[in-house]
Order: sequence, then C-alpha cells, then structure tokens
Amino acid sequence: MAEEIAMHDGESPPSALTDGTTGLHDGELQSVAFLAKSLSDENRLRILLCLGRGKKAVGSIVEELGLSQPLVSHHLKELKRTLLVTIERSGPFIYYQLSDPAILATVRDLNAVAQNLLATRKTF
Amino acid sequence: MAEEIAMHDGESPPSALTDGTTGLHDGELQSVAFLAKSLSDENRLRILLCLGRGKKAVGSIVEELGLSQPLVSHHLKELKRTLLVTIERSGPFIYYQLSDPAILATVRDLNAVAQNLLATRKTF
DNA sequence: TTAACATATCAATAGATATTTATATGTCAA
DNA sequence: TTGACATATAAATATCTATTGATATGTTAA
Repeated sequence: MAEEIAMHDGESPPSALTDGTTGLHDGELQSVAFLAKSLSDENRLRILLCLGRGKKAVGSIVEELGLSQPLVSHHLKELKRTLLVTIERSGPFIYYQLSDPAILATVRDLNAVAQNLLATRKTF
Repeated sequence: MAEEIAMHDGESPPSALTDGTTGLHDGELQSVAFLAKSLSDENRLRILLCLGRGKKAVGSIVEELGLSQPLVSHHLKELKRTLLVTIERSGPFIYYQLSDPAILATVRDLNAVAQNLLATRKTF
C-alpha cells in the first residue's frame, strides 16, 4: 500500500541497472538525448547543412534559408548551447561554423536509417 | 569547383562523406527531424537499448526499466509511430522489437559524436 | 556625435509532449 | 460466466519550445 515514491527533480527514475548490451550509462543516455533533440528541428538541420559548406554570418544564413533573423538567431543559440557550432567574431559580424564535421555524417546516417525504415516498413 | 546542387532525388545516396555536400531535400530533412525527435527522449532510448537484446513484452520492459506501465506504453506507441519498433502479439502479450538493428548503431554514433563534442569543446 | 547595419534579446503566443492517476480493453483460465 | 492478468487509453497537468514582432545591444563609418 504505502509504496509512494515521490520523485523530486531530475535524478534517476529507474534503479540504476544499466542498459546492458550497447552499454550506455545514464550520463551518455542524457548526452544522446541532448544531441538528438538538437537535431530534431528541421530549421536547425537546415542551418547545420548550410554551415556544412563553410562558416557563415547570421545574415547569410537568414538570406540563404529565408528564415527570420530572430528565428535563426534563436536556433544558432541553441546549436551553440548544444556545442554543435562555434562562433568567431569579426567586426559587427558573427561567423558560425560547425564544431565537428562528423555532425554531417551523423545527419546523413540518420537520413539513411529513416529512409530505410520508410522503405522497408513491414508493419501492415 | 561548382556550387553545390541542391536537390537529389530519392534513391541515390549523394556519396558525400568527405565533401561538404550533404544535400537533403525537404522530405529527407523532415524524416531526419522526425527520427531525431524520436531519439531525443532518455526513456525512449532506454527502451530501444533494452529491445536491442531481443523482443520483449511490455511488462518485461516495465520491470527492467522501473518505469510506469502507462509511460512505457506511451513511449512504445511513439516508437511504433516512428517505425522504430514493430509488434508481435502472442496471447495477452504484445512483444516489441527493434525494426532495424541499425538503430543501435545510430545511437552509438550519436553518443560518440556527443562525447567528442564534450571532450573537445574549445568554447571557453 | 549620428546614422546605418548586424545580431541578440524580450515578450507573447501557440502547440507539442512527458508524466501521473485512473480507467478501459482484451485475453485466457477455471 | 467470473476473475486475474497484460496492455492500452483517457484526462489532467506541467513543462518545454518554435515562432513572430518589437526592441535592445553592439560595431563601424561618416
């Protein structure tokens, strides 16, 4: 009866039996979720792919993608927060660049998996 | 060299591992965002890794991860909607399994990228 | 200084979603 | 049928976030 467990802020929901085969502990799980969430927005992906062709100032991204400047700025802030991009100031310009080209390979891998799932869905 | 050409159509992989041209059209961008969003929850990742060791009934997952049954059911529904898992009924049991083992490799890749970003962050 | 430009931030809104509690559906055995 | 079990669904809440429009901050040139 008296089995109430009051979960307070942000610690382990389950008991810490780790997830075995692929062997990711809680911190790594958190990192993966963190990164995946950053990659889960179409406009952020557009920005990342755009930056895949070299560092660019905010205005260039705005112009190239046709998104509003505050929106691009917002997503760039998020991409910086999640360590996917770095900045480099030059006068009034702020150039953003990918912090790791491996990010592009990851996006391509995600696309490959997604397309394969869509192609071979045998679920009815 | 020419500027990168935007849209490629469905089948041919752009073969861009070293050149920066990761041309994804809107549908692919949507798919990537879709998949990434499904991978952006810690508990869903736990479930996926759990299923990486074979098909399991809901109760097993609940017990193994220490999450509530409705929560696990909710996440399984989401994973099924995003094509990451498939089901197989057997009596009152419903067995869930990964629809593609490549998903595990993708999670591992995400972790590798994330850990690398954390390790080599030169921001401050 | 002022003016013009580049970028960031603020405030408000709207929609998504993770979680919990409670309840419903479905299956099988006795 | 009843009862026990496995799973799904409903409803409520709370949190998060993408987007927009307006405004602020900061940099350079005149």
